[in-house]
Amino acid sequence: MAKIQSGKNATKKEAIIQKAAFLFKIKGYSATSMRELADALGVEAPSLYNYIGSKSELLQGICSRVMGEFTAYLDAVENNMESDISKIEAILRFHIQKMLNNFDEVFVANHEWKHLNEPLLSNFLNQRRTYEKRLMVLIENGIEKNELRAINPYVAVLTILSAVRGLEFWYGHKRNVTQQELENEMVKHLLNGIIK
Amino acid sequence: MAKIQSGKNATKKEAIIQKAAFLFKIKGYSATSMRELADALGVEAPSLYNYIGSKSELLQGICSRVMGEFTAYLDAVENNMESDISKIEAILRFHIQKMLNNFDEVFVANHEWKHLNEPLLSNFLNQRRTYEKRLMVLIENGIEKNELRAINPYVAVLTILSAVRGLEFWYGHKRNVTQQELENEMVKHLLNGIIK
DNA sequence: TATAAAAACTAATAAGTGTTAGTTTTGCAA
DNA sequence: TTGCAAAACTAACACTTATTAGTTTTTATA
Repeated sequence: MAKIQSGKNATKKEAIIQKAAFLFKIKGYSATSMRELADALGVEAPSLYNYIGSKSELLQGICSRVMGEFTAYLDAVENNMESDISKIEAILRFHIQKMLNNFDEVFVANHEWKHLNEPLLSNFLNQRRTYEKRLMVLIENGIEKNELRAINPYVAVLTILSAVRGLEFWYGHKRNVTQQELENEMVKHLLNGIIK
Repeated sequence: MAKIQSGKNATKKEAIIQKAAFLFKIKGYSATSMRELADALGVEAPSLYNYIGSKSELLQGICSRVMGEFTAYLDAVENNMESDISKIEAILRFHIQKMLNNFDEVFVANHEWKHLNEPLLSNFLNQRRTYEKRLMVLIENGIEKNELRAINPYVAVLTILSAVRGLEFWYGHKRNVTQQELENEMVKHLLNGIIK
């Protein structure tokens, strides 16, 4: 009957992943059925299996891609920027932008990772912990160089990452603030809190 | 066979709610079955229905209780404290403490509210929006009285609430920071970012 | 136009879902 | 010890779940 429309997406598999991210965001992974996903794509559920291996593979794809993008950016920043403060600011801005421009996928990676199967679950958590540690090192260096207040690096990383994650609330009821304003305000609030 | 142990909880219904909050936190609402919940209480699933009306009633109970506690505290603070900054600090500390002392329930209210049925879903979201607005008023007043920087009140509220919510990560791998230290550090980071 | 592959379909399976009905067991009060 | 209510049980229902097998339709190429 209907055909899966890939639209601007390169492949049909990609179209399925995008729609899955959208539904997982709204209903959650467990509460989203393959029939619903197929329905949203104008197709019967078994047809999906011509493109994907399983439901959990969809979640895996989303989570590992998001994680990969953040890690890649951190690699780039660590190698190509000078001061620690500017590194932290760049990463903070990247997080905000990712959150607002790839909302569905980032949201799913943030909220639904617990439904990953082992060993991918452990893998995901390990990568996240490693990422946090690398951010902590940046904060520690900033303190050593006397550019930052003598704060607890872990608490600072936690506070910053969590505040960014909270943008999911903003995303819903876009207020009288532009994305650019929001980004600047947030950077100010979070950096003023730690810069000396 | 086994009897539902109410333990330190007043009623058996309360014991069921507590265990439900624990499981909903770990597995999510949709992925938690009544059979699993019963199992965790050492009982068969149908026995639960001697105490509760339905699975969704459990979620409702958790969400509305948490919401009620936060609202009640805000009422008290608004009526009994002087400066806006001290009001904001008190609320911030209350959030942190609630998060750490009633972790399961707060976590569930934060994450699983989307599975509430109408009209309770709308109700919950309305209450949350109202709560946010009341916090924004505190920030606005602080700015007017020249105690706070000229920030966007909505962004500030968003940043603060989200940062607190992020304590769910801390809760897992308790580091070499005491709860009191954490609270103080976080208050410092978030208030220094906005105080003039 | 014939052919082969891609991509959709229908039907079915085995397992799991919340919940109800009806029954048995338990524990306390008379 | 009897009687009664509270609280557990077993069995079952009506649905939904992800997924597979097998078949038909569509599409593009030769």
